[in-house]
Amino acid sequence: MDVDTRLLRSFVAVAEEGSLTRAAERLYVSQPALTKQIRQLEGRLGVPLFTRSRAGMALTEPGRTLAQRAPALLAEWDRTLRETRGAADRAARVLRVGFLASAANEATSRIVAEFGRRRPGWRVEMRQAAWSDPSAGLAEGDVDVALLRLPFPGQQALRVEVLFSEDRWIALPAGHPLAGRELIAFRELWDEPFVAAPAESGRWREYWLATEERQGRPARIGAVTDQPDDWLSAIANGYGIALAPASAARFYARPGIVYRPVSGVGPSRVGVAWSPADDGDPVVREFVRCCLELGSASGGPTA
Amino acid sequence: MDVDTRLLRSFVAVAEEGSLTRAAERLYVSQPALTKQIRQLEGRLGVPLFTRSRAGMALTEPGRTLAQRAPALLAEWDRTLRETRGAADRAARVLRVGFLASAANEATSRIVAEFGRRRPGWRVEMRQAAWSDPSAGLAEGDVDVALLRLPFPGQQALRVEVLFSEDRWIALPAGHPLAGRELIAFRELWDEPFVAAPAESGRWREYWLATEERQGRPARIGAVTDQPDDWLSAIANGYGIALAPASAARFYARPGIVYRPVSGVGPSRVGVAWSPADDGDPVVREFVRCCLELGSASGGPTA
DNA sequence: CCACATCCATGCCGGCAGGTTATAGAAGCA
DNA sequence: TGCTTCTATAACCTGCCGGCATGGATGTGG
Repeated sequence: MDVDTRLLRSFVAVAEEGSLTRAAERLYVSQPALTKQIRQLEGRLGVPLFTRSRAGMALTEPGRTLAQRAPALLAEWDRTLRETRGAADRAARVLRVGFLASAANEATSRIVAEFGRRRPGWRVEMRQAAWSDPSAGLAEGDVDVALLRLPFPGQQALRVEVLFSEDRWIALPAGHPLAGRELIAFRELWDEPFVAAPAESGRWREYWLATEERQGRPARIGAVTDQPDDWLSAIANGYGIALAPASAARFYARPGIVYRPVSGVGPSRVGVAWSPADDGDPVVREFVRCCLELGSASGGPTA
Repeated sequence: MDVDTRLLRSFVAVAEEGSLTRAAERLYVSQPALTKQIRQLEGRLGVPLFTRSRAGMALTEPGRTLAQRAPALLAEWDRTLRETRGAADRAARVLRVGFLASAANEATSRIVAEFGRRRPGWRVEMRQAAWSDPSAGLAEGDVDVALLRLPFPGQQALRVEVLFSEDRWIALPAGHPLAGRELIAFRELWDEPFVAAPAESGRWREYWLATEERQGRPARIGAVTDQPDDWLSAIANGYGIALAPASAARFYARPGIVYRPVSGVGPSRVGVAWSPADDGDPVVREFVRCCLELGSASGGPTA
């Protein structure tokens, strides 16, 4: 008996939501389509999985059995998929490098160039990650190496080398009262609304809200964004302000936004990370070596 | 990324056969259909899985990765499917009973009737199994209890109670030289071609070929059959002869076939079996109790 | 008591995926 | 050269699947 994993995912969604309608919008399909999918699954298995009622969809006994095992099956499939794709990239001599925003700043291109020199025949595939995953795809196995900002959740399970540090500045809308000041004390910003990363990014989000430097006062969230472009728009539109690496002033300059130095918050560290499983991979090691040689102490614009 | 398990099964078949053409006939689809399936799988994953050549299909490196994990995934899915269906039957108060050929002979109907009396609301679903699975679906989890012939492969992993024993006779085509004899010594039959069960049935097949009673002389196989009907036809058509329980003379009487007592082979034992996992299941225990009370020492027609 | 909101189910239609047969193309082999 | 044995392609057809609009059941509030 065969099933599309899609049906299983739909089933899990309906089981979790307890409602076709809600599950349908979560899955971005119409409710009738989901109705059909679930009925088809039940038909294929020859088993009633839900009892329908005005209140929604409740799992039957066999439904619970399936709901218990399906998530593990799907996770196992996703894992297999990642490994297969990883094997394909390795076979094609492609090194997948995840990065966030400006990666290792000006050093990035030098690192990639040097790697290309040392490993002819290999190609670097740079993949920009959204802020909802501060490990830049490394935790999920989507990339082999990542250039990212420390600290980030899941860091302990990975190998990390620090490349350089840079001060954190504040990004303000041009019309902001403090936009003209040369240096701003962070405590003056405690009550400002901030543009934050999505909640999934956990510790990383907290770091960029500088929760530790607020002495317990909660941060106000004015907007949530997942990528630099939305972030810039949110700030320019006045939804909030945000801490940013000093280099953002170079990489993300934009009319309507000014960057100013801030006192009272620690610096941001940029690191290179990889999976312990790849400790023995000579290509990964080579890339890391390039990072350490060309990225260390060279985060600034001048060298 | 979603996939139909069907595609995975096709992939595994092609990987194992090393050829689209051969895999296609094994899967009972046309070769172009398989071609499309594999190409679709490759397209979906974005990964080349095979290298094509005149000699056939050879796995690529990522193909090997997938081929390594896919079988376990499919097995896990099949397992989930069985458990879900099992839960459905239990919820619907259906006891699934597997059996082979004549099950426990005349006792069968008494057992089922008594169980129905003791467990009103429950229904017994009798499932006849093919000889390729002498555990009658129990090993695969397709049934809750099984009435079968001992010994069978996988027996050690299950709970088994013996119900009764009966002599083994020989089934001969009516025109056979020995068809008129009252009693036949098994050694006279050593060189006859036998109608055997499929090879998958292992030890069970050997038992019905009476390998142990042949003193090392190999059995000649005249035909292989998977179910009583084919078996009867094969014997009637003269492809071979076969040992059978004495009760077959009652249950499988047919023009053109005669059953005769044989000396020099041990009897056949009929047993009831269930999974150790169901040791605590009161319904299964009840059914087994019915078997023991109504099946023991009552295999014959008169008692 | 009626109108409304909230679920899930159904009917209809359009698009496409997947199967079959027939055939082409490449490559070893006698 | 002709035959065999692979896989790929073409043409066709069926049936599934998704979306929209709507229906039916059921609880809720004015």
